[in-house]
Amino acid sequence: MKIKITQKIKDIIDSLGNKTVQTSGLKIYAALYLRNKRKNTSGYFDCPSTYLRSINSRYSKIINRFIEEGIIDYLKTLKIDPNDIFQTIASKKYSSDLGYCMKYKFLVDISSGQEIEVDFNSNRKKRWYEITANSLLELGYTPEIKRDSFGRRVHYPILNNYKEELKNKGLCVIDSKTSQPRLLWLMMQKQGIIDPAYHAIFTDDAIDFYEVLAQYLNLKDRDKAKKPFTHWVNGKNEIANVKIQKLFPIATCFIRGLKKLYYKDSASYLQREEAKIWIDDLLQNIPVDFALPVHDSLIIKREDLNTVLEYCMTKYPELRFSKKEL
DNA sequence: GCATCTTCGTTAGCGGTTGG
DNA sequence: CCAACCGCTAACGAAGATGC
Repeated sequence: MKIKITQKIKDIIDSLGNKTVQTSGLKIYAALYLRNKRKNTSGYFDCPSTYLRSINSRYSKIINRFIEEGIIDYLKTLKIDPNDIFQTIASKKYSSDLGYCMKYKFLVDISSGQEIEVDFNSNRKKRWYEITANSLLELGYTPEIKRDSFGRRVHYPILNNYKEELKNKGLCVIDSKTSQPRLLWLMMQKQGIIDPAYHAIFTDDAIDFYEVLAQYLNLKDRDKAKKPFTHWVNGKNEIANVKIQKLFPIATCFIRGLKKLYYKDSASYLQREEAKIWIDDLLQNIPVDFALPVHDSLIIKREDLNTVLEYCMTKYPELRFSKKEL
């Protein structure tokens, strides 16, 4: 990401601490710089703490320094001083209840200065990465591992043909049955939204979602029902899914709400939820040393099968896992 | 003289908690 | 929902030690 930085701000960042802290400082400045493009007429721009925190968990020290140095300021609201009711004090203006976050404003001109490139990605190696890399190496593949920004999924060269590549190597797959449809159901459950037909499928473990959908849509087999589902959830074309909409009217409304809420990111929402479970939790904390992630499943060694299956089931009792040999 | 390894103090990131 | 703080620990960076 290209940004501009004045010498004064660069000096402040350089004085924050060692090289690590300086890099973090630059990232936080870059985040503010980019947010500034959305400023209102008074110069204030929204900047939620969760966003800054996701960039650097110790952002507050950096922000405070910028404030001390007179680079930025935050939007204030006046309140009655509890110690002296005739006085007012300024406090940060944000409200979780009313749904508005912190607003900051630049007090100095940031339109000029040196143009630099800031990389928001941290190159900190996480355990999920190490396990994937080591597992690939053990199998004799180069660990070219990437994570996409759309659904935060993990990619590596043999991902698309692992079924052929890893055949008869003593490996197993643990996967989540009807992962995305189930996640959608769980999300609705959480918010207390019940679509009778949709709900009935997931409250009975004997019923398979794709099986039901395939029958209803007169499709050959359950695999053929996966496309209509993703179209229904992610697609823009409403007409193509009229039949599903009729079958699950309340769920359809819920999805429409999601699309409105997350704009163009709605399509990636379920993928991200999946990645959170499979990569950032299950793989990150897996009790074995060998594992490869495949979106909504994990490839593991046959001898680890029971350990990992037990681990997944205790961690996510609300999901349904299945196993098969490669 | 340069590259790599090891050591050690520091930091990031997480979860928990409090408070607005 | 958001801010701030605390404690914990794996992971990191800096710098010294070692190898070639």
